[in-house]
Amino acid sequence: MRETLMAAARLTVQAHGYNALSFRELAQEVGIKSASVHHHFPTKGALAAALARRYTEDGVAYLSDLLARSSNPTWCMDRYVEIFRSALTNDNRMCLCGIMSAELDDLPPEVRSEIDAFTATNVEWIAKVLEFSKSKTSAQERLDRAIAIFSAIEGAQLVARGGQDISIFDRSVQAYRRAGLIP
Amino acid sequence: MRETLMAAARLTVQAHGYNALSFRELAQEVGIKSASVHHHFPTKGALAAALARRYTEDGVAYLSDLLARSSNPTWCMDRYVEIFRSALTNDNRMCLCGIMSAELDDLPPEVRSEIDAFTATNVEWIAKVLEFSKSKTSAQERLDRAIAIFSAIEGAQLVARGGQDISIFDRSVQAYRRAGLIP
DNA sequence: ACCTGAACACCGTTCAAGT
DNA sequence: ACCTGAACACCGTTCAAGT
Repeated sequence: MRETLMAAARLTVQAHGYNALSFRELAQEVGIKSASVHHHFPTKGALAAALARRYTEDGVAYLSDLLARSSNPTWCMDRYVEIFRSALTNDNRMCLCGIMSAELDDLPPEVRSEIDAFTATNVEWIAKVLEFSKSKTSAQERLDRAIAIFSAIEGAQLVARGGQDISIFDRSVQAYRRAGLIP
Repeated sequence: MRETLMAAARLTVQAHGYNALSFRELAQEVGIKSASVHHHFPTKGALAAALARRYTEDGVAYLSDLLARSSNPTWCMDRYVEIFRSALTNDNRMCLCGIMSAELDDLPPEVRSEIDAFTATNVEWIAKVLEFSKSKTSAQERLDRAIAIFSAIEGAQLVARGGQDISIFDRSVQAYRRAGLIP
């Protein structure tokens, strides 16, 4: 039941955000009453924090696997970009942590710290990919560029979603590449 | 009263988003009852659409003035970036249309079209700035790069807000510049 | 024209009560 | 352990009623 609730809630948050997540609707989806949801997750914040933690764990597992398979930065970044693109093709959804970043002021502290953890793991992974490139760069330069790449991809997803036009995402990423921001 | 309501509502939406905007709180802020707000704006969607339209109009006026004053692309983009940065320094707020893009599925159609209009005017302005640069590029190339710049800046704002750390914004923009994405 | 109280169906949360 | 109905203070919206 806990897993069923998380699966349904994740889809809702990626599509509508934290504020639009309703315990009543969620309960109806999985066939229990809203008061019963609180038995599995004491508050809405606890549920959202659990979602974000799982989201990060799943992401880290997938990304680690990519690193183990290849040390080609372009190939790695292609796979990375594809993760964000597939959220859009899946009913115009967004990165769970991206959409919740926009709602930051409505999030309990435990959710905010999960967002920070998600960002940190993504940036670290991108920085590792940048290490594959030949050019000599300092660790700080790689981290700065990694956070810029992460921000740029999140932004392309946000704007493409706002316009309900995936070509905005594709053209943005292509321009990032052409400028040399993304390997 | 209409202007008072819009001013208060804009600050709330830039800080908390569309879903968190409450007619009851808004009414209390300006000293009337929530039912009375509906006299000025029939629905929450109508209020949000009016906010977005005004936001775009104000933005266009400011950006046109910049173009009239200088044809230096770096100077123009510095001023442009500063607009997004100042939202963050103003109580960690976001671009009105950026935050609402994340809530897209909860927005009535009239708000969505205002978001599209905002994005279009911003992209057109950036494309004009790119024309100032010496390099020979086609109109399509400039538009693609303009949308990438817009997406990248929105993304830097989103991620910096999520981490409540303006240095994320600054480091991202600096990396965009270093890569040659932004003039 | 502008405002209001009351009602409607929603929301997250709490709690005593059931199995 | 897991679920429930009922209550609480919220929400946007509607409407008849006031000035």
